[in-house]
Amino acid sequence: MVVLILMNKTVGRPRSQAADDAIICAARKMFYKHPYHDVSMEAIAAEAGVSKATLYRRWPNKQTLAVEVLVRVIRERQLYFDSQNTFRQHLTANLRGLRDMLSSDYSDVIVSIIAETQHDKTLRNMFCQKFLQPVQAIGDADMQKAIEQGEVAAIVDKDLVFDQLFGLFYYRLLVAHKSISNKEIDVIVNAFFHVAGT
Amino acid sequence: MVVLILMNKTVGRPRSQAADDAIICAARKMFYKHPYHDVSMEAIAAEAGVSKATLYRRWPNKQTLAVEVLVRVIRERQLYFDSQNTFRQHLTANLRGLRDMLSSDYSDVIVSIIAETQHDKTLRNMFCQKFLQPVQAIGDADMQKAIEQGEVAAIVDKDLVFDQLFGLFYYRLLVAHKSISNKEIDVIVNAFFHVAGT
Amino acid sequence: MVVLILMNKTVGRPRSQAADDAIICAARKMFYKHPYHDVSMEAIAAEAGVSKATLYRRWPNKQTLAVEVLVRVIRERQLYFDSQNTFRQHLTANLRGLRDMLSSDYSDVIVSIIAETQHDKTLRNMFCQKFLQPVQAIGDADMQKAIEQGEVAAIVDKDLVFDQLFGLFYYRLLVAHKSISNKEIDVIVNAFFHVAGT
Amino acid sequence: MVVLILMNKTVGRPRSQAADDAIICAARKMFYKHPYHDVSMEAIAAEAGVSKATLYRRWPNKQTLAVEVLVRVIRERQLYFDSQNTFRQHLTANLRGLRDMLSSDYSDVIVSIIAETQHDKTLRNMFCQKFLQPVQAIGDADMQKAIEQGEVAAIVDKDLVFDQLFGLFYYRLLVAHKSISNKEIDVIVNAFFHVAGT
DNA sequence: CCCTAATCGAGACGGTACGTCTCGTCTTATC
DNA sequence: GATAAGACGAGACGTACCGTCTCGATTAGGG
Repeated sequence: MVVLILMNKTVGRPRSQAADDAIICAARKMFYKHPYHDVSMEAIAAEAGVSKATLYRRWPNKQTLAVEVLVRVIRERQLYFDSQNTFRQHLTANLRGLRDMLSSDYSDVIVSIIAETQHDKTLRNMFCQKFLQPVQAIGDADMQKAIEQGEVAAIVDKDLVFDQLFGLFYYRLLVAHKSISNKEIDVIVNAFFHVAGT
Repeated sequence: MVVLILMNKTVGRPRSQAADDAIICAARKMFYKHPYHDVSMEAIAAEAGVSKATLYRRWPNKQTLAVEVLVRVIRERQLYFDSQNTFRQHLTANLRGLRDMLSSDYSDVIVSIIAETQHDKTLRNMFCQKFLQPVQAIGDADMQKAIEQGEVAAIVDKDLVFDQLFGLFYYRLLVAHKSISNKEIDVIVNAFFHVAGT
Repeated sequence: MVVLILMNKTVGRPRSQAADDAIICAARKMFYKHPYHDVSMEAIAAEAGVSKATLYRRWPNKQTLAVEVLVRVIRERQLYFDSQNTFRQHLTANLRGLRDMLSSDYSDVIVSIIAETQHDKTLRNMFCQKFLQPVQAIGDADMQKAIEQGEVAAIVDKDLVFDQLFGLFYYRLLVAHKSISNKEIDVIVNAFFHVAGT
Repeated sequence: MVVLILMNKTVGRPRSQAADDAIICAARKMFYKHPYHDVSMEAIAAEAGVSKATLYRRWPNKQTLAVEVLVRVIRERQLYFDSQNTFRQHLTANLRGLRDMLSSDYSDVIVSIIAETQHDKTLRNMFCQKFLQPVQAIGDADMQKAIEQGEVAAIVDKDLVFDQLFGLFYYRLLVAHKSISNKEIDVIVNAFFHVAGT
């Protein structure tokens, strides 16, 4: 006699991967073209050729779906620290990526999500964990490497430095709507190394 | 020869100041208690004891009204540079005020408005002009005074400095949801004077 | 000693006749062009170049004004019994006039007013007195003359006859939306004289 | 070869019959109690315990709903020609029914709808088809039977006769606001048979 | 010839209905 | 059990109109 114990026992019709893809694809397209509020779940479902139930079975609400879209976008744009580059080069590239992201057509989605996080703790955690931390974490690891390689002084308060750097970008691009040129990024990076460099 | 230029010639029944006050008061109360999206124009009108027409005659939509509320709140909290205080004292006080504002119950309103500014140019201009610039302008004037009084070095790129300072606060409080203590403000101010002080 | 008692003592600025005319003219134009509900008092005032207060000082509401307009229109179209014509000729002409009135662009105004009279007693009285009775009265007087002149038999129940005649026209034109040709009017008149003629 | 034509293929959640009933019931109650204009779609929805969307999904506007209500009311009151009764009895009963209908609390709704039909062709067709014609059709069929049974002469112009009969009732009850007694109905029926009887 | 009182225009106001929209849930029949 | 289709409750949106009101500015006629 044989007893089979199957975890995640798949009973009934399995979820369609095609539906997943269609939804994400449609959502990206719509959030890219239209501001957050003008994108309705109804429209996303229609665009994806999928029923609303299918949508809501996967993402409990609009915000969650939007976060998912952001994660996809950022994942593609994320640059990785390559040991062949110096930390200076890498930091520069990363800041350029952040700049592009925050001044892209997704800026509205980003801020709308941030708005929701002011009163929705669940969303806040999701946003931090899936959007903020990955960026920060990579920066963190990179800087750790840089410290070890003697490119950056060990004493630096990494958190404060990062927050000031990121804060500048968020404030400039999302709040004050002032652009940041590549030249300015160089200036900022220089300033950073002036203070924190070895 | 005398030329009289009379603007705002009041013709027709004048708008009721009482209605204005009631609306603003009601809006403040509601935006303070509930997140931006949960506050409806209908509810504000009801709370103010005013008809919807009266509301919409003054503010064409919710966003505009919210900006007005923010302006009022910030105007009250704004501290003025008093020649009896040093710029250091004043900067410290100002940053504390900003911190309190951004971590207050209005934070949701602020970010919701910022979200709208991503695609609404009119609102963006209004928000910048009525909310951002006054703060910046006062800081500007103050720093100019401080430079003249020899408290701060003239070479400083004021814009960048402010954006980095404000950016840190916006990012920390609205995005990363990390608090800022008075002690940390002192550290930041010290850092500022370390770089910019005479 | 003489005591003068003046009713309607005109103290203060007299009402402008021009305003009266402009309002009536504008109201006619608008009620002619657009269905009753799509005509707003606001629009009439604007069209007349007159303030709403001036409008409402003369007519307490839209219905009353509409009745006034109808009265004007009917007064112009009303034909009078001329002793040179036979009653047959006159009746024919009158019915043609009623037909033209009820199938004119004012039909909507007429029925809208009738609708209001279902629950507004004041308006009902006004409508009967100013619109229905004049028509009926003239027909009455005419028929009396015709009876005296031996054209119509005395025994006829005038009320019922008129109601059946008018009723046919109201029903056909306003309710069933079937037209009435001149030929048909002749048939009806013939039928009338077949029954009531001497 | 078999061709299947399936109309009204029910896909998606079917409409709730309960909602239909609740709406019609609520509408009847409200149109019965209050004049047409004082009845709001909002109130009907509330009274029916149904959302506005559900209301508007079924009837695109107030007029359409009102027609529906009238149809229901008239359908209940409609009497059918029973071969055991003579056409005289049946005509008398039918006219009494029409009298009761037109002098009921629904008179305002009826005239309000008639008013709308002056400029709304869609509504006009609906009103004619659903309200006017059924009455006329039954009367028609009845009279045809009566002619075949030799109770009424074949030569009669049915249309004109009906319009004059109905017209009298509509005019008396809705326009002139004069009542019609049972005795008067008898007189009218007698007159009809005096002219049209065999 | 000024005073007075009703008029005029412009338009604010309270009240309220309209019809549309979106969200997130629920209910069917079908796959 | 997943899916498509779409109904459902809840309720906000911004517009429109009604009839009233409040201003400041005009007009006549009476003193």
